[in-house]
Amino acid sequence: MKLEDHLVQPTFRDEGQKLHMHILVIARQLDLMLRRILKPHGLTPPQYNVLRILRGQKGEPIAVQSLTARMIDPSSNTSRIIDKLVEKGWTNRQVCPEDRRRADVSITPSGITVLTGLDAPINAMLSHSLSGVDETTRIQLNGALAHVLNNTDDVIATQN
Amino acid sequence: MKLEDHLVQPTFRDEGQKLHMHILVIARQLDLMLRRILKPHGLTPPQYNVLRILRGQKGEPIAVQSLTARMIDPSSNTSRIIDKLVEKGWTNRQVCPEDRRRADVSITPSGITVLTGLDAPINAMLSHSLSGVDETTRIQLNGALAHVLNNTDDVIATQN
DNA sequence: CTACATTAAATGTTGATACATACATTTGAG
DNA sequence: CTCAAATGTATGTATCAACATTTAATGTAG
Repeated sequence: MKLEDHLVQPTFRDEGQKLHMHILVIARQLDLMLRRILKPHGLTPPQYNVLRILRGQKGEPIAVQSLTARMIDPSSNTSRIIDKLVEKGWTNRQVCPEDRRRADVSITPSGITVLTGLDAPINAMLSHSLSGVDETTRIQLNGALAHVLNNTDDVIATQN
Repeated sequence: MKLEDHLVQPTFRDEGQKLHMHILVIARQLDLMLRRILKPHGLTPPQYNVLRILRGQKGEPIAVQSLTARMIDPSSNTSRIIDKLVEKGWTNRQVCPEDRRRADVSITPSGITVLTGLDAPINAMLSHSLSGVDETTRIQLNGALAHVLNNTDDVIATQN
Protein backbone atom coordinates (compact mmCIF):
# COMPACT_ATOMS: atom_id res chain seq x y z
CA MET A 1 0.00 0.00 0.00
CA LYS A 2 1.43 3.33 -1.03
CA LEU A 3 1.47 6.48 1.01
CA GLU A 4 -1.14 7.96 -1.30
CA ASP A 5 -3.51 5.12 -0.43
CA HIS A 6 -2.80 5.36 3.26
CA LEU A 7 -3.84 8.95 3.34
CA VAL A 8 -6.39 8.61 0.51
CA GLN A 9 -4.70 11.47 -1.24
CA PRO A 10 -3.96 11.44 -4.99
CA THR A 11 -0.72 13.44 -4.89
CA PHE A 12 1.56 15.39 -2.59
CA ARG A 13 2.65 18.98 -2.98
CA ASP A 14 6.30 18.03 -3.34
CA GLU A 15 8.88 15.45 -2.33
CA GLY A 16 9.45 17.23 0.96
CA GLN A 17 5.85 16.96 2.04
CA LYS A 18 5.81 13.36 0.93
CA LEU A 19 8.93 12.65 2.95
CA HIS A 20 7.37 14.09 6.09
CA MET A 21 4.28 12.02 5.61
CA HIS A 22 6.33 8.90 4.97
CA ILE A 23 8.21 9.37 8.21
CA LEU A 24 5.08 10.05 10.25
CA VAL A 25 3.06 7.20 8.78
CA ILE A 26 5.87 4.65 9.00
CA ALA A 27 6.62 5.65 12.60
CA ARG A 28 2.97 5.13 13.40
CA GLN A 29 2.95 1.73 11.68
CA LEU A 30 6.05 0.61 13.57
CA ASP A 31 4.49 1.71 16.84
CA LEU A 32 1.26 -0.11 16.02
CA MET A 33 3.07 -3.33 15.15
CA LEU A 34 5.19 -3.13 18.28
CA ARG A 35 2.11 -2.55 20.44
CA ARG A 36 0.46 -5.63 18.98
CA ILE A 37 3.44 -7.79 19.85
CA LEU A 38 3.79 -6.32 23.32
CA LYS A 39 0.15 -6.25 24.36
CA PRO A 40 -0.24 -9.97 25.22
CA HIS A 41 2.76 -9.54 27.53
CA GLY A 42 1.25 -6.53 29.26
CA LEU A 43 3.88 -4.10 28.02
CA THR A 44 3.60 -0.72 26.30
CA PRO A 45 6.29 0.57 23.92
CA PRO A 46 7.82 2.98 26.48
CA GLN A 47 7.91 0.20 29.09
CA TYR A 48 9.61 -2.07 26.57
CA ASN A 49 12.04 0.70 25.75
CA VAL A 50 12.97 1.02 29.43
CA LEU A 51 13.46 -2.73 29.81
CA ARG A 52 15.71 -2.80 26.74
CA ILE A 53 17.86 -0.02 28.14
CA LEU A 54 18.11 -1.82 31.47
CA ARG A 55 19.14 -5.04 29.78
CA GLY A 56 21.82 -3.13 27.92
CA GLN A 57 23.21 -2.09 31.30
CA LYS A 58 24.37 -5.67 31.92
CA GLY A 59 23.20 -5.63 35.52
CA GLU A 60 24.61 -2.18 36.24
CA PRO A 61 21.86 -0.04 37.86
CA ILE A 62 20.99 3.29 36.27
CA ALA A 63 19.38 6.49 37.54
CA VAL A 64 15.94 7.55 36.34
CA GLN A 65 17.33 10.62 34.61
CA SER A 66 19.80 8.56 32.56
CA LEU A 67 16.98 6.23 31.65
CA THR A 68 14.91 9.20 30.50
CA ALA A 69 17.77 10.53 28.38
CA ARG A 70 18.14 7.20 26.59
CA MET A 71 14.47 6.75 25.78
CA ILE A 72 13.03 7.17 22.29
CA ASP A 73 10.29 9.32 23.82
CA PRO A 74 11.89 11.11 26.76
CA SER A 75 8.80 13.15 27.57
CA SER A 76 6.96 10.18 28.91
CA ASN A 77 6.80 9.87 32.65
CA THR A 78 9.71 7.64 33.55
CA SER A 79 8.82 7.37 37.24
CA ARG A 80 5.39 5.95 36.50
CA ILE A 81 6.70 3.69 33.77
CA ILE A 82 9.08 2.20 36.31
CA ASP A 83 6.18 1.88 38.77
CA LYS A 84 4.44 -0.41 36.33
CA LEU A 85 7.55 -2.49 35.72
CA VAL A 86 8.24 -2.85 39.45
CA GLU A 87 4.62 -3.95 40.03
CA LYS A 88 5.13 -6.75 37.51
CA GLY A 89 8.43 -7.73 39.09
CA TRP A 90 10.48 -6.92 35.99
CA THR A 91 12.60 -4.19 37.54
CA ASN A 92 14.06 -3.28 40.91
CA ARG A 93 14.12 0.24 42.24
CA GLN A 94 16.08 1.31 45.29
CA VAL A 95 17.33 4.55 46.69
CA CYS A 96 20.94 5.20 45.67
CA PRO A 97 23.14 5.19 48.79
CA GLU A 98 25.58 7.83 47.50
CA ASP A 99 22.86 10.29 46.55
CA ARG A 100 19.56 9.62 48.21
CA ARG A 101 17.67 11.77 45.73
CA ARG A 102 18.48 9.25 43.07
CA ALA A 103 16.69 6.00 42.40
CA ASP A 104 18.76 3.13 41.07
CA VAL A 105 16.84 1.01 38.61
CA SER A 106 17.81 -2.41 37.31
CA ILE A 107 16.21 -5.31 35.49
CA THR A 108 15.25 -8.54 37.29
CA PRO A 109 15.83 -12.09 35.98
CA SER A 110 12.09 -12.24 35.34
CA GLY A 111 12.41 -9.05 33.27
CA ILE A 112 15.21 -10.62 31.27
CA THR A 113 12.99 -13.63 30.61
CA VAL A 114 10.19 -11.47 29.25
CA LEU A 115 12.59 -9.65 26.93
CA THR A 116 14.12 -12.90 25.74
CA GLY A 117 10.72 -14.15 24.68
CA LEU A 118 10.10 -10.93 22.77
CA ASP A 119 13.41 -10.86 20.90
CA ALA A 120 12.44 -13.22 18.10
CA PRO A 121 9.05 -11.73 17.12
CA ILE A 122 10.27 -8.15 17.39
CA ASN A 123 13.43 -8.77 15.40
CA ALA A 124 11.37 -10.57 12.80
CA MET A 125 8.94 -7.67 12.57
CA LEU A 126 11.66 -5.06 12.27
CA SER A 127 13.67 -7.08 9.81
CA HIS A 128 10.60 -7.69 7.68
CA SER A 129 9.79 -3.99 7.61
CA LEU A 130 13.17 -3.29 6.01
CA SER A 131 13.22 -6.20 3.62
CA GLY A 132 13.85 -5.06 0.08
CA VAL A 133 15.97 -2.16 1.29
CA ASP A 134 19.56 -3.14 0.64
CA GLU A 135 22.52 -2.27 2.81
CA THR A 136 23.74 0.54 0.57
CA THR A 137 20.33 2.19 0.63
CA ARG A 138 20.09 1.80 4.40
CA ILE A 139 23.36 3.62 4.80
CA GLN A 140 22.22 6.37 2.42
CA LEU A 141 18.94 6.72 4.29
CA ASN A 142 20.69 6.99 7.63
CA GLY A 143 23.03 9.60 6.23
CA ALA A 144 20.17 11.75 4.98
CA LEU A 145 18.07 11.24 8.09
CA ALA A 146 21.00 12.29 10.25
CA HIS A 147 20.77 15.67 8.51
CA VAL A 148 17.06 15.86 9.16
CA LEU A 149 17.49 14.98 12.81
CA ASN A 150 20.14 17.61 13.13
CA ASN A 151 17.83 20.22 11.63
CA THR A 152 14.99 19.39 13.98
CA ASP A 153 17.29 19.81 16.95
CA ASP A 154 17.76 23.47 16.02
CA VAL A 155 14.07 24.11 16.40
CA ILE A 156 13.62 22.13 19.57
CA ALA A 157 16.64 23.72 21.20
CA THR A 158 15.78 27.34 20.39
CA GLN A 159 12.36 26.89 21.91
CA ASN A 160 13.51 25.38 25.20
CA MET B 1 22.83 16.29 17.41
CA LYS B 2 23.32 12.78 16.15
CA LEU B 3 21.06 9.84 16.80
CA GLU B 4 23.71 8.35 19.06
CA ASP B 5 23.57 11.44 21.26
CA HIS B 6 19.80 11.51 21.30
CA LEU B 7 19.65 8.02 22.68
CA VAL B 8 22.95 8.26 24.60
CA GLN B 9 24.08 5.12 22.85
CA PRO B 10 27.62 4.75 21.42
CA THR B 11 26.71 2.52 18.47
CA PHE B 12 23.86 0.66 16.86
CA ARG B 13 23.72 -3.02 16.07
CA ASP B 14 23.40 -2.43 12.35
CA GLU B 15 22.13 0.05 9.79
CA GLY B 16 18.65 -1.43 10.02
CA GLN B 17 18.31 -0.78 13.72
CA LYS B 18 19.70 2.69 13.21
CA LEU B 19 17.18 3.33 10.47
CA HIS B 20 14.30 2.32 12.73
CA MET B 21 15.55 4.58 15.47
CA HIS B 22 16.02 7.46 13.06
CA ILE B 23 12.44 7.16 11.89
CA LEU B 24 11.01 6.93 15.39
CA VAL B 25 13.08 9.77 16.80
CA ILE B 26 12.50 12.10 13.86
CA ALA B 27 8.76 11.41 13.92
CA ARG B 28 8.75 12.27 17.59
CA GLN B 29 10.67 15.49 16.95
CA LEU B 30 8.31 16.54 14.18
CA ASP B 31 5.33 15.87 16.43
CA LEU B 32 6.89 17.85 19.26
CA MET B 33 7.64 20.82 17.01
CA LEU B 34 4.15 20.77 15.53
CA ARG B 35 2.64 20.58 19.00
CA ARG B 36 4.57 23.66 20.06
CA ILE B 37 3.33 25.66 17.11
CA LEU B 38 -0.26 24.52 17.55
CA LYS B 39 -0.56 24.82 21.31
CA PRO B 40 -1.03 28.62 21.51
CA HIS B 41 -3.90 28.21 19.04
CA GLY B 42 -5.56 25.53 21.14
CA LEU B 43 -5.06 22.81 18.54
CA THR B 44 -3.58 19.32 18.84
CA PRO B 45 -1.87 17.58 15.90
CA PRO B 46 -4.87 15.31 15.13
CA GLN B 47 -7.23 18.29 15.24
CA TYR B 48 -4.92 20.18 12.88
CA ASN B 49 -4.82 17.12 10.64
CA VAL B 50 -8.62 17.08 10.47
CA LEU B 51 -8.79 20.77 9.67
CA ARG B 52 -6.22 20.35 6.89
CA ILE B 53 -8.23 17.54 5.34
CA LEU B 54 -11.40 19.61 5.53
CA ARG B 55 -9.72 22.57 3.88
CA GLY B 56 -8.57 20.26 1.12
CA GLN B 57 -12.22 19.41 0.50
CA LYS B 58 -12.78 22.93 -0.87
CA GLY B 59 -16.08 23.30 0.94
CA GLU B 60 -17.30 19.82 0.05
CA PRO B 61 -18.51 18.10 3.27
CA ILE B 62 -17.05 14.74 4.17
CA ALA B 63 -18.26 11.81 6.30
CA VAL B 64 -16.52 10.95 9.56
CA GLN B 65 -15.30 7.61 8.22
CA SER B 66 -13.63 9.24 5.20
CA LEU B 67 -12.02 11.74 7.49
CA THR B 68 -10.68 8.88 9.63
CA ALA B 69 -9.26 7.13 6.58
CA ARG B 70 -7.32 10.22 5.53
CA MET B 71 -5.78 10.95 8.90
CA ILE B 72 -2.10 10.33 9.65
CA ASP B 73 -3.18 8.67 12.88
CA PRO B 74 -6.59 7.15 12.23
CA SER B 75 -7.81 7.05 15.79
CA SER B 76 -11.16 5.65 16.72
CA ASN B 77 -11.95 8.97 18.30
CA THR B 78 -12.63 11.07 15.24
CA SER B 79 -16.05 11.90 16.66
CA ARG B 80 -14.56 13.50 19.72
CA ILE B 81 -11.90 15.31 17.72
CA ILE B 82 -14.70 16.84 15.69
CA ASP B 83 -16.53 17.69 18.92
CA LYS B 84 -13.62 19.88 19.93
CA LEU B 85 -13.45 21.60 16.56
CA VAL B 86 -17.20 22.23 16.56
CA GLU B 87 -16.98 23.69 20.09
CA LYS B 88 -14.41 26.19 18.83
CA GLY B 89 -16.49 27.03 15.80
CA TRP B 90 -13.94 25.76 13.30
CA THR B 91 -16.08 23.01 11.80
CA ASN B 92 -19.72 22.29 11.09
CA ARG B 93 -21.32 18.91 11.61
CA GLN B 94 -24.75 17.99 10.36
CA VAL B 95 -26.66 14.82 9.68
CA CYS B 96 -26.37 13.71 6.06
CA PRO B 97 -29.82 13.86 4.43
CA GLU B 98 -29.26 10.87 2.12
CA ASP B 99 -28.06 8.56 4.91
CA ARG B 100 -28.99 9.80 8.32
CA ARG B 101 -26.45 7.53 10.01
CA ARG B 102 -23.73 9.67 8.49
CA ALA B 103 -22.46 13.01 9.74
CA ASP B 104 -21.29 15.53 7.19
CA VAL B 105 -18.35 17.56 8.41
CA SER B 106 -17.00 20.75 6.87
CA ILE B 107 -14.70 23.61 7.78
CA THR B 108 -16.03 27.07 8.70
CA PRO B 109 -14.59 30.41 7.55
CA SER B 110 -13.21 30.83 11.05
CA GLY B 111 -11.51 27.44 10.68
CA ILE B 112 -9.96 28.58 7.41
CA THR B 113 -8.67 31.69 9.15
CA VAL B 114 -6.95 29.66 11.86
CA LEU B 115 -5.27 27.45 9.27
CA THR B 116 -4.17 30.43 7.22
CA GLY B 117 -2.38 31.86 10.24
CA LEU B 118 -0.62 28.54 10.80
CA ASP B 119 0.56 28.01 7.23
CA ALA B 120 3.66 30.17 7.42
CA PRO B 121 5.17 28.88 10.69
CA ILE B 122 4.40 25.26 9.91
CA ASN B 123 5.77 25.42 6.39
CA ALA B 124 8.87 27.12 7.73
CA MET B 125 9.34 24.43 10.35
CA LEU B 126 8.90 21.59 7.89
CA SER B 127 11.06 23.21 5.26
CA HIS B 128 13.81 23.85 7.80
CA SER B 129 13.75 20.25 8.94
CA LEU B 130 14.61 19.13 5.40
CA SER B 131 17.17 21.80 4.63
CA GLY B 132 20.40 20.29 3.44
CA VAL B 133 18.57 17.34 1.90
CA ASP B 134 18.59 17.98 -1.83
CA GLU B 135 15.82 17.08 -4.26
CA THR B 136 17.57 13.98 -5.58
CA THR B 137 18.03 12.62 -2.07
CA ARG B 138 14.43 13.40 -1.17
CA ILE B 139 13.27 11.34 -4.11
CA GLN B 140 15.59 8.48 -3.15
CA LEU B 141 14.38 8.59 0.43
CA ASN B 142 10.75 8.49 -0.66
CA GLY B 143 11.47 5.57 -2.94
CA ALA B 144 13.08 3.55 -0.18
CA LEU B 145 10.47 4.51 2.39
CA ALA B 146 7.72 3.45 0.02
CA HIS B 147 9.18 -0.05 0.25
CA VAL B 148 9.26 0.09 4.02
CA LEU B 149 5.69 1.29 4.20
CA ASN B 150 4.63 -1.50 1.91
CA ASN B 151 6.35 -4.05 4.14
CA THR B 152 4.70 -2.79 7.30
CA ASP B 153 1.31 -3.10 5.65
CA ASP B 154 1.81 -6.85 5.37
CA VAL B 155 2.12 -7.15 9.10
CA ILE B 156 -0.73 -4.84 9.94
CA ALA B 157 -3.07 -6.46 7.46
CA THR B 158 -2.42 -10.06 8.47
CA GLN B 159 -3.21 -9.22 12.07
CA ASN B 160 -6.51 -7.55 11.43
C1' DC C 1 -44.01 -6.25 6.55
C1' DT C 2 -41.05 -8.32 10.00
C1' DA C 3 -36.78 -9.98 11.79
C1' DC C 4 -32.17 -9.93 11.65
C1' DA C 5 -27.78 -8.38 10.05
C1' DT C 6 -24.86 -4.53 8.81
C1' DT C 7 -23.20 0.03 8.83
C1' DA C 8 -22.05 4.83 10.78
C1' DA C 9 -21.22 7.42 14.49
C1' DA C 10 -21.19 8.39 19.32
C1' DT C 11 -20.18 7.24 24.03
C1' DG C 12 -18.49 4.78 28.51
C1' DT C 13 -14.63 3.22 30.64
C1' DT C 14 -10.11 2.53 31.60
C1' DG C 15 -5.50 3.55 31.23
C1' DA C 16 -1.71 6.44 29.47
C1' DT C 17 0.40 10.94 28.57
C1' DA C 18 1.87 15.97 28.97
C1' DC C 19 2.74 19.56 31.75
C1' DA C 20 3.18 21.77 35.95
C1' DT C 21 4.15 21.46 40.57
C1' DA C 22 5.71 19.50 44.98
C1' DC C 23 8.92 17.16 47.84
C1' DA C 24 13.28 15.55 49.43
C1' DT C 25 18.13 15.75 49.09
C1' DT C 26 22.47 17.67 47.92
C1' DT C 27 25.56 21.42 46.71
C1' DG C 28 28.05 25.42 47.34
C1' DA C 29 28.60 30.40 48.40
C1' DG C 30 29.51 33.20 52.23
C1' DC D 1 27.75 26.02 59.56
C1' DT D 2 23.82 27.90 57.34
C1' DC D 3 20.65 28.60 53.94
C1' DA D 4 19.34 29.62 49.12
C1' DA D 5 19.68 27.38 44.75
C1' DA D 6 19.96 23.35 42.10
C1' DT D 7 19.00 18.65 41.35
C1' DG D 8 16.46 14.07 41.13
C1' DT D 9 12.30 12.03 41.47
C1' DA D 10 7.48 11.70 42.37
C1' DT D 11 2.78 13.21 42.05
C1' DG D 12 -1.60 16.18 40.84
C1' DT D 13 -4.45 17.29 37.23
C1' DA D 14 -6.41 17.68 33.01
C1' DT D 15 -6.44 15.83 28.64
C1' DC D 16 -6.10 12.30 25.33
C1' DA D 17 -6.26 7.68 23.38
C1' DA D 18 -7.55 2.60 22.92
C1' DC D 19 -11.02 -0.60 23.13
C1' DA D 20 -15.53 -2.17 23.80
C1' DT D 21 -20.23 -1.18 23.72
C1' DT D 22 -24.41 1.38 22.44
C1' DT D 23 -27.60 3.87 19.59
C1' DA D 24 -29.61 4.84 15.40
C1' DA D 25 -30.33 4.13 10.53
C1' DT D 26 -30.21 1.29 6.58
C1' DG D 27 -30.03 -3.09 3.98
C1' DT D 28 -31.83 -7.63 3.13
C1' DA D 29 -33.98 -12.31 3.37
C1' DG D 30 -38.10 -14.67 4.06
